[in-house]
Amino acid sequence: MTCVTTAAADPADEPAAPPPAEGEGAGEKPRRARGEQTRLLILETALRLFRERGYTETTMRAIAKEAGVAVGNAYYYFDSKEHLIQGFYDRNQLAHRVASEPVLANEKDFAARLRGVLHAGIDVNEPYHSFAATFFKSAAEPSSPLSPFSRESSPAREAAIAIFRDVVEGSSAKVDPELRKELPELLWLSWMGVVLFWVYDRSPDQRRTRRLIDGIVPLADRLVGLSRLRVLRPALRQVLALIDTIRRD
Amino acid sequence: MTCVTTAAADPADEPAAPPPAEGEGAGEKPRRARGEQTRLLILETALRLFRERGYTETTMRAIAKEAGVAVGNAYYYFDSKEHLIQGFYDRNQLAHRVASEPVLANEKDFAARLRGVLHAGIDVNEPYHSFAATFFKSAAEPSSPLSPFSRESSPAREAAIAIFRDVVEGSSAKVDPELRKELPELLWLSWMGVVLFWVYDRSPDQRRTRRLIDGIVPLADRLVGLSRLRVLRPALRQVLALIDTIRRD
DNA sequence: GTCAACAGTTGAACGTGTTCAAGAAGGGCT
DNA sequence: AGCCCTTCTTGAACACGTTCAACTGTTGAC
Repeated sequence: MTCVTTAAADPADEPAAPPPAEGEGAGEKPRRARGEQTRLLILETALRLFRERGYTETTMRAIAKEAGVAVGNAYYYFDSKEHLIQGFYDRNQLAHRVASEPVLANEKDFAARLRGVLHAGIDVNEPYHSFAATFFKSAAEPSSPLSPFSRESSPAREAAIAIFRDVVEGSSAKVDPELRKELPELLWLSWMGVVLFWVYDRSPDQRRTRRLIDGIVPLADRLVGLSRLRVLRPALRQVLALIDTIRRD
Repeated sequence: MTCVTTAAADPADEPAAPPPAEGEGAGEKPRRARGEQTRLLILETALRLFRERGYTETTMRAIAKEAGVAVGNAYYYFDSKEHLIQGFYDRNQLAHRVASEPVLANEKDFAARLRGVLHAGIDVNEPYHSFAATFFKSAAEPSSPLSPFSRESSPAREAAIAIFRDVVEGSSAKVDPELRKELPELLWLSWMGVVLFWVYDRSPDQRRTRRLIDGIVPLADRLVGLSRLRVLRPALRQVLALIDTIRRD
């Protein structure tokens, strides 16, 4: 009961649950949703506190208290404190997609598309910069499910690569066909590099990251254009062969 | 007194301290070294336990107990558990230098020099792979003193870059003069990338990392050679300009 | 010799993430 | 109704990294 009332009182701004049309004790709502509701309540509370106080400063006890549940309850739904971040992960991934939509719909030039997507990614993440830097260490641990290369992150990763596939395929750029296949993943990898840079970027408003993007995009554009040059054919082949070698276990 | 007897009773296998020729109260040894001795004892014990049990599995209490001191004493010499890793850092840096010496002394070819240095780096770190993966997360946090980009790591970083400067300057390769200045740092950055890959590498004996090196070296060699090509001049300029932009705050 | 200053050392205590045995709350049977 | 089974919830308890006020031994000045 406590849970229900608290959940109703909580102004969760993104209700992924069915419309909570609750009268009093009217038990018409699907009972199965109870668990999911608590899960969401805990997640929302956690992310809010992370944003407000930072990751390390937010204790599991504080999350539980604020959500009106016992601390053990949070561990019933999330394996660890770090696992709470996966929610943040997924949500921002989606936001990146949405924010990229306009430029992907209206722009045909490869460089412009890429630039738009990269800046959109930073835009979306900007509010979380300080907290992202703290939680980033979790993502860096190879065994962590939060690692961008981990199996658990696979869906989010694929979704991210899909954005860059869109960048390539919707563009008017003429790309070497062999490179074209690999390009989305390479661009995603570059994006990871940009994020890495961004996390470390202490300049006001992360201006250096913006400049990095503005510098890297025409460079990538030029390299992609150059990819069809005859002199560079062997080098390109070498790169593609290396990628292939690395990929197969 | 407790400390002295306990320390003496402890079979520290790596005594970097002067010969402990203690009769009774024979106070001939430099009193100042007392602190340094304890510090070293704690560090050695910690690194040994890290190697034996792994980083997270080794508790500060275990380190203190094994070293025969109180847990608070470890914190007198090291600000945190993470700071103990800095010792590991410095030591392996030196080992990398030493392991690179032969190839740097005998080889003139750029690719061979680079390849030798990279493989030497992996050789040196290989025994610590499992533990490095765990402690890597500490290094990933931007605010951490362990970050390779942090101020505290500056000496180790400079030393590492110096190795790659040696790679470039001692080689017979003809390099674009503008690129030559930046190349050591770029190579170090690539090395960081290789290390990142290595940390994530779960293949037996980290064979994929070895293959990555073998693939990346001829590629870098070719690119460096290409750097003097006229067609690529603007692209190179663009890269150098970008680096310059990024570097100044 | 006395005393003050100081580096070195101690272990109890704090707050943290996490675990776990115990219990509550229904839902589906007879 | 009574009963069992699953899902959910609880909060005390654990081990950990870290802090801190108190203590010890040594040095140097008078």
